[in-house]
Amino acid sequence: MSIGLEDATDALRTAVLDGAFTPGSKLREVSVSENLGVSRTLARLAMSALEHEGLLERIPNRGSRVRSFSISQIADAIEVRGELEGMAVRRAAERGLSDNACKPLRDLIAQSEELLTAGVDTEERRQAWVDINVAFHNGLIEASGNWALSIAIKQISALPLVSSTAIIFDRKNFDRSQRQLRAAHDDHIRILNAVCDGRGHRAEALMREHAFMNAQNKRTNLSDRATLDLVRDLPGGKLVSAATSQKGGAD
Amino acid sequence: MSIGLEDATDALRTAVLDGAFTPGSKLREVSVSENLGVSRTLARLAMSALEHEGLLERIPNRGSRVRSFSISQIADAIEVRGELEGMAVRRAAERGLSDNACKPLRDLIAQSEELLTAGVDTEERRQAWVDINVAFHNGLIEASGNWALSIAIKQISALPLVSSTAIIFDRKNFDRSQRQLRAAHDDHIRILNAVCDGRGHRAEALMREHAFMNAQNKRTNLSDRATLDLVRDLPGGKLVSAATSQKGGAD
DNA sequence: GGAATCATATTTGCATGCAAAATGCGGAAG
DNA sequence: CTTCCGCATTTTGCATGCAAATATGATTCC
Repeated sequence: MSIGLEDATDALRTAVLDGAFTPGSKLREVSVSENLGVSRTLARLAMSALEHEGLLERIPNRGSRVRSFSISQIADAIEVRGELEGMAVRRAAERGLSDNACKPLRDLIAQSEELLTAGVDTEERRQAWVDINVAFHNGLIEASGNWALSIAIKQISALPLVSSTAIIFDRKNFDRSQRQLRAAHDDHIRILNAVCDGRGHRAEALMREHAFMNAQNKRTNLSDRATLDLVRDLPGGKLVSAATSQKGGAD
Repeated sequence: MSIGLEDATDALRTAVLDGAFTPGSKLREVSVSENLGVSRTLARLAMSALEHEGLLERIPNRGSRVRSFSISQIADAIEVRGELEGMAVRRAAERGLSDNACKPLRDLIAQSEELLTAGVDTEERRQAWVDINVAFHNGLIEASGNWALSIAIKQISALPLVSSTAIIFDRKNFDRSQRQLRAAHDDHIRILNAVCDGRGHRAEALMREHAFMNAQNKRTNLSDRATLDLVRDLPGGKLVSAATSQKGGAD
């Protein structure tokens, strides 16, 4: 059972996003290929893919290295995401969503409501929350009916911490986390209502604010960085052991 | 003098954008490598790059083929570009541009004014117009000071006909073309004034309208498609002769 | 003692080779 | 005459190999 390009790319991306490499460290293709268990060609292709996604930067004749992002760059990117998602809900509201189209989104709201009252305090529930969050945002984006918009959002969301689903759960500040989740949930309710009522401008403004608060929360939670763990879209077991060969390691 | 990955990618991109392949046609890596004069590995890397740019689509185990875009997809993408560039000028105005920062943009306006009064009727002048247009838009984007924004705009503008600089000059409708150029130029003037006056909302609205008209003009000009030629950011001589080996050929 | 230089060792960049999957064609069966 | 199956060819996907470019380290010259 050999792994293909997709798997190699996913594994490398997961490793990079999980901080297996210290930002700025060079990625030698031999060590990458060994840690992934593939040939150098495949490792190079995977690195090339991540380079296009913006996670790695390539230095001519010097290979590629892990790109590091400043807080302000991340904030910039989240603001752009907010603008784009705001456009998406505006367009969705302007198109007019049928009741049939609104139904599944309302169901997602109900599901997260349940989760929230029960308390998002286990790994399963956190994962469920993330999944619902992804589905809700994607549903709204699809509802815009604008193909290029979903592409652009996908691109910008590939950057670390930018995705709306790159939610930070802080175990040491459980109450604060729950408050943030609750606030985000309330945002979702209002956004969906605005969209289904055809109120594009209101939906857009709410979505921008939603993204703004998302950025703010991340900034806050990142300030006591040592005590939290990052949960991302696709955690799971296909973590590569590249970290052992490099110095870094996740915090 | 062997060519590297960058050159190969540029050549292939130019070929694709110039319509050397009929939309939907498969790109066999052997023929690409032969036409580019490089190895299959390099051809594959170039194809991979263009795939990430959205110009090619990859079919699992079937290689990649030229992606075809519908008019509405292009229009969607241009609208997204307008939204992003609108955000850029809004941000630029909100930050407040110094007179020093406004000066080079005003100079570009003056240059295009000159060109316009002289008449954009030669290849050199058309190229000059395109260059000035590029510089103006890029200048505004840079002025926003938002890193992620320029990335997102660059990405979306890589799609065919989406870039603000993918200007269509129609020789058979010279007067119409000139009117369009004049209108775009007037837009630029008003946008820059709004930005330099710190009127973010006005600048944003103007930029969105600018993009909207750009899309509209492209649609109009494309309707009598047989009689026009497309001028792009980087024409010039590094056109690859891949068209001969494939069926298509530019129209 | 410090700096420049040259030789060595890595590392990248690209080309070629080989195996697996897919396509197309031909023939046989219904 | 149509349809289905199997073989040959084509094409992709991946691994390995070789040459150029760059970092490294020792040596010599100032």
